[in-house]
Amino acid sequence: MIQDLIKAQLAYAIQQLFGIEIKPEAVVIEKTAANFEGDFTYVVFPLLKISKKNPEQTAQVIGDFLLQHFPELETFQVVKGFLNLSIKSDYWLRFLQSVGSNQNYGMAEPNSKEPVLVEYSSPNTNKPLHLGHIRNNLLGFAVAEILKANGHKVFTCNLVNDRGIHICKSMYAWMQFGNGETPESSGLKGDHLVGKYYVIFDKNYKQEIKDLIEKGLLEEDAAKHAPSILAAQDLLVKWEAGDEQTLAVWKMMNGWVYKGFEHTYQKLGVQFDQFYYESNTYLLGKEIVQEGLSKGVFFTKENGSVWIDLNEEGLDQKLVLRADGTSVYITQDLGTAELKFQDFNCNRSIYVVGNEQEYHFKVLQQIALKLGKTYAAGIYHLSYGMVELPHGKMKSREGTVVDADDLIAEMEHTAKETTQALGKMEGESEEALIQLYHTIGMGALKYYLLKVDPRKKMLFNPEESIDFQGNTGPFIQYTHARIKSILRMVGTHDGNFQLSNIVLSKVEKELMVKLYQYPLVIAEAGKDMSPGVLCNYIYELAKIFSLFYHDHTIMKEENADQKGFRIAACKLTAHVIKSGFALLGIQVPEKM
RNA sequence: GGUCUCUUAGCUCAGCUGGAUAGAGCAACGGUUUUCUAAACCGUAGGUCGAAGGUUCGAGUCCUUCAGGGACUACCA
Repeated sequence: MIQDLIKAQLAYAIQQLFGIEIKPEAVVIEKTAANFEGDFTYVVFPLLKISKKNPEQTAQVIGDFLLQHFPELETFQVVKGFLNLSIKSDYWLRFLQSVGSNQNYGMAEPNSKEPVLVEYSSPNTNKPLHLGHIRNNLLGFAVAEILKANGHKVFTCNLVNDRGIHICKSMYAWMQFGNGETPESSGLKGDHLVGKYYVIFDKNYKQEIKDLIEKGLLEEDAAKHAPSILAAQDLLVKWEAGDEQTLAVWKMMNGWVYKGFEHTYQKLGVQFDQFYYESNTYLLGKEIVQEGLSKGVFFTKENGSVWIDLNEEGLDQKLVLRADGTSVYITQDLGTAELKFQDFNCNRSIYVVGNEQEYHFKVLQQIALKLGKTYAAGIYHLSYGMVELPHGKMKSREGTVVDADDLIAEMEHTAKETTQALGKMEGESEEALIQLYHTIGMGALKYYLLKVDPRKKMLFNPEESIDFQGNTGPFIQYTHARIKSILRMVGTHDGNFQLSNIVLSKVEKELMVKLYQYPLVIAEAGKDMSPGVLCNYIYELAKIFSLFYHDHTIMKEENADQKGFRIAACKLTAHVIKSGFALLGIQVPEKM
């Protein structure tokens, strides 16, 4: 890396000139701001006390010294306390040649780092997926891919929340009002059908509460005694008792949902190494509770409920087992954590879960630490912000959601309309076109959701459609398609060139520097677990390329070496776009 | 009440461990194509970075206080 060379040279210069030992790693350099001449900048202000000179003089002396000892340095400029260094064009050209046709450019050695388990998606089985789930799925998938690119062995899993009162609500409503309706008879996708009864339940339940309040009950009591909630609770008891009829309905309705989810997952392009079902894991946590009691980490209250005191850690007392001996959410998660560790033997486990669960995961980690679990320190909650609508949070029960399937269909439709309006794809097969609309529509959606910092909440306005122009997935896909178009015309030209015959323009040099940064960006995205970092980078790359494309001819360039260089630059740009987008789960078309 | 978090252009967002004149896109206005894909490129306009203090040679970035949004603080999952 050139950065390391520069740091070493700077450290050497400072030691020689001012007699102060500095470790090269401790030297801070940064990219030169766009409006100044140069590639890298060293800020000399911190050095003034030891240099005993003013900022300009200090920078000047260091620059002069570097020019004599650092062969890669072309020139330097001093602006106030900033030393701007320009690297020789040859360096960038040799870089381009050295990458050549390396298909793994930017990727770390596979499986060279510790294994990581990424849990994401984690849906409830009582309703279809919505925009919030899409963000979760895309984030989980992208983070897993980025970690792979950083050399980790990565496993992915999906913990399906398939039991509990919410499913019983859908089940009860279906049993009451469904008349045996099935996905086949209704033509509805399975998860949507079940979701429909979840909404029906809620409507009915609210009406019952209203009626009871009119009869003189307090709201709180009405909510507890409404017939439908009692019936749903009764179903849950039956389910836990293993009642055959209840289990049969449960299995049937969950089956519908899974089939629906499978379709949506396939559209989203996500997949998992392992599925876990809470109906299988919810009992496991109870063993951990016993373990915690025997180790004295947990304590029992008079009514028999089991708790942990986390006041010292700045948290409250937390329930881990109910008085009736049934498990709660945290109990299950403790069990699942143990099971995941047994299955994958991973000490690092990432949970892609919304930020509303931050407290929960703090508690989970603290309990695991107190129990002395080896995997405790590696529990990491990748907490992402909610997707909000202009009027606030999405609520499935109230029907104020942006449905995943609807949105995907809408994106594909917009892609189709836009493509047809531009009329560049005439003569393509119907099959290829459908694939293209999917690629572009999903490219727009995925990029839109992934470009913002995962930790921040984001706003989605259904009234405004997701753009296809500017800082968007389709713009980047389009850039790729344009490059491919050139490369098709270039034919077999291999992009070879001699260094000596080439003069790099400003844009060309910028393009080289940008391409050079790809491995660093992958490392940074991995460290921060932020696909947004990668999105920004690829956008900037596409933007620089577009300018380069606009300003320079490739086919008609007469200087053979210059032409060869440009072809090589095109090839590498196309490769980085494709490779980077693949990490985000976004495909790029050859033509569009 | 307590804990956490957010606030940057009309809108949606970048801004790396503090560094130079705070950047994109969309929307608005204007320009660029007989020449490699105009889903592009260029330009104009738009900001006292929520407010006030502080630390520093230097603060959108760090600290304190305040204001406003949001989340969590269930024997729901």
